[in-house]
Amino acid sequence: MNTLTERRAAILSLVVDEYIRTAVPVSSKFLADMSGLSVSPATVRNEFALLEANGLLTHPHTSGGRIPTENGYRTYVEQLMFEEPIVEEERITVEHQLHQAAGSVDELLPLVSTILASWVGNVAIITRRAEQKRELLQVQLVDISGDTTLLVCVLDDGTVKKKFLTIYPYLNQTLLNQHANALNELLAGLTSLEIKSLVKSSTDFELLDLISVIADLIVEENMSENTYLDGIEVALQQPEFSDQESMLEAMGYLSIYRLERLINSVMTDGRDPSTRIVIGRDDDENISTGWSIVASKYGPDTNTGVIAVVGPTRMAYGYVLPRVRYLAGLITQLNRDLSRKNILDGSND
Amino acid sequence: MNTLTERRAAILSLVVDEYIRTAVPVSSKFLADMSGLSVSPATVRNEFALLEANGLLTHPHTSGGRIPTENGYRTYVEQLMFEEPIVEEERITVEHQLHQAAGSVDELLPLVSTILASWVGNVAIITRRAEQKRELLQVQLVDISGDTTLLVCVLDDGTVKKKFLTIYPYLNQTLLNQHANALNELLAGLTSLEIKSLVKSSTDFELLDLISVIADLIVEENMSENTYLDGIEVALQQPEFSDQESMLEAMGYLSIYRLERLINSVMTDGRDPSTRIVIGRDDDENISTGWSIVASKYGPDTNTGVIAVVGPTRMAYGYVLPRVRYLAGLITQLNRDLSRKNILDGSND
DNA sequence: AATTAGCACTCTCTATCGGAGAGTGCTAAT
DNA sequence: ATTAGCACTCTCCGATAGAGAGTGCTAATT
Repeated sequence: MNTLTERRAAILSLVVDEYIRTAVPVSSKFLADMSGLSVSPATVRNEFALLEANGLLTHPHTSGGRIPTENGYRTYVEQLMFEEPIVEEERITVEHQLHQAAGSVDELLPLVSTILASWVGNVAIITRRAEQKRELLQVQLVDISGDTTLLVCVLDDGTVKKKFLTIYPYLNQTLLNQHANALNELLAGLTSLEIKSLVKSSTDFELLDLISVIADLIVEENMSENTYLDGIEVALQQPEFSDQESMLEAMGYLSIYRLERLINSVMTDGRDPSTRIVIGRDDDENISTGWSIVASKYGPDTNTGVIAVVGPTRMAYGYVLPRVRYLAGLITQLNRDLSRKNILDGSND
Repeated sequence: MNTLTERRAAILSLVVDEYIRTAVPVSSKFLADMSGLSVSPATVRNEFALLEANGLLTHPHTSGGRIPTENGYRTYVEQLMFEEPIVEEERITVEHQLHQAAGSVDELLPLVSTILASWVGNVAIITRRAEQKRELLQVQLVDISGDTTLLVCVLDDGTVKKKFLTIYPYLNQTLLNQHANALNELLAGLTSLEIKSLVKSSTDFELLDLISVIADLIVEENMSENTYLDGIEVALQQPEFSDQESMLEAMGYLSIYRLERLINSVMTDGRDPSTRIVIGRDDDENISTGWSIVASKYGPDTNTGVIAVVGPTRMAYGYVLPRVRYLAGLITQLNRDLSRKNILDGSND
């Protein structure tokens, strides 16, 4: 219908920028005065009317300024947005924080989610797809009390899994150690699948039950173990949530379970960009009106997942997107470093 | 000064009950009309004045009704409160929910915290045994990659703690095992304090640094592992938190880290009741004005901790207390059962 | 001596009003 | 195509007023 002329696009962009910044509807006078458009408020109003006819702007009250519609945000993000570059200082701060605790993915991801949340002032969430390939490094059996034994498995990415067992007849710690040693001889370096086929192929091991338990334990998925969420408190400070009702609703919406599913579905829906922005109620996705997601996949293949920011549609996309993308890359790189060390295992520096 | 006559006590009790129920200041007319006191509002007002002189009641505005002071709540709890009995139906519901997922303490405690929170409509928190007392059962050193070694410590309550280390020069798994064996000889059965004093008293151990790291690791606070919190959302629905500011403040106050310390300190402060109620700013405790705690210890000895409800001083103490106490007992009992009949749930049967 | 009726007083709550200010939409002039 | 001008709408804010609730005090009653 009406094309988006250059000036009209500039006006839309300015409205979005300003509304994101202040959360206050933007008036024609403000744009005419403050921006480099050098046109009168009346001209801006004419453009407003056209943008509104195209469904990109709206106004809450007759005499209030304009705010973007969800489609306005989408157009802005796709065509107009300026991506705020990450300055050297930010980069240094982040990498400094990260190098403190870059022992394993377990420690890395929660830290990154915290960093991202406080960086962008919104909820940050990181999901993680457990590897099928993980190898068992070491098994341990510990006598906790007379009839409870703890099985501990250390995997090659540094993950530790445990499970309480009751073993009859009672085995003291010395015997448990012997069994553990035997198990280590047999299983060290194997994946869950390999262990399972071992169980199937032969029936003459003494500790067959236990070996089977170990195979299951290695691949056991513990949801909250693999998803990291942070920043709810800072996100709720947004003026969008200034009354109790909307705040409680937001808290319900920000449940880690729901978001985890949401994020994963957004990033595995046929299209395959490494980065996506989903704004407001999107018919293709289960996103609620008023909420947006900026998400990016990270890698490499061996250890993938999604890092995302969730917040109100009035989100500083141009600020958030590069930072999400940057952290996704950083995770990928650190993961790669970690797994390279594993490959070079034995040959130290 | 003025003694608490029977009628005066009854009036205090009624005010507290009613204010807890409705969150609205209670008027003299209401008490005269609705309760079985059979006195006139004027008489009630006279009693109000005396209760106020004694510091048990106050009124926010000249022409508002009365509300209890913190001391009023304390008197109520200590002397006047009616403990709402748990009806059979509640008991059945709870025990039904619990028997579903009573695999181990790890699974039991989060479930109980969720049940308690939704039962009383406030934040529920469960902590596990004060860490100072825990004994180290076994140490393990695992070679993860060329320059990363994983230290794993198993404690006597089944907790597993881990830490990534970088050890120079490189030690292969065989050497690591030797070291781990030596460490186990030396440290098994000791608490963190004992290990620390060991470090201080002698300087001739080979692995002194490592031993020190272990001592720290044992007492390292890792909240999400040992503390279970639930019900923030339901607690924030209270009218006390009807504006954004007080809500955010409450969220900050309800940080799991702070509450964990608070709960533990409340229950280990010399006095030694199994159950305590702390109301509002208590000079002996670090509790904030406006907040209360109903806490109870659970057991048995081998696996102790505290279960508590945290909420605004306007809390239904008579309802909460028996339920906290009941769940504490239930945990104790289930712990006892668990340590008795754990089943090796391998895939055989 | 304890209780109560009566009454003036205080304070909150709500609704209403009016004016200032901001912003718009439309029309006519440039 | 742009803009000046202007009437109109709507919000925001403060002032005002009245209703309602509850109190404190005094004097009367039991």
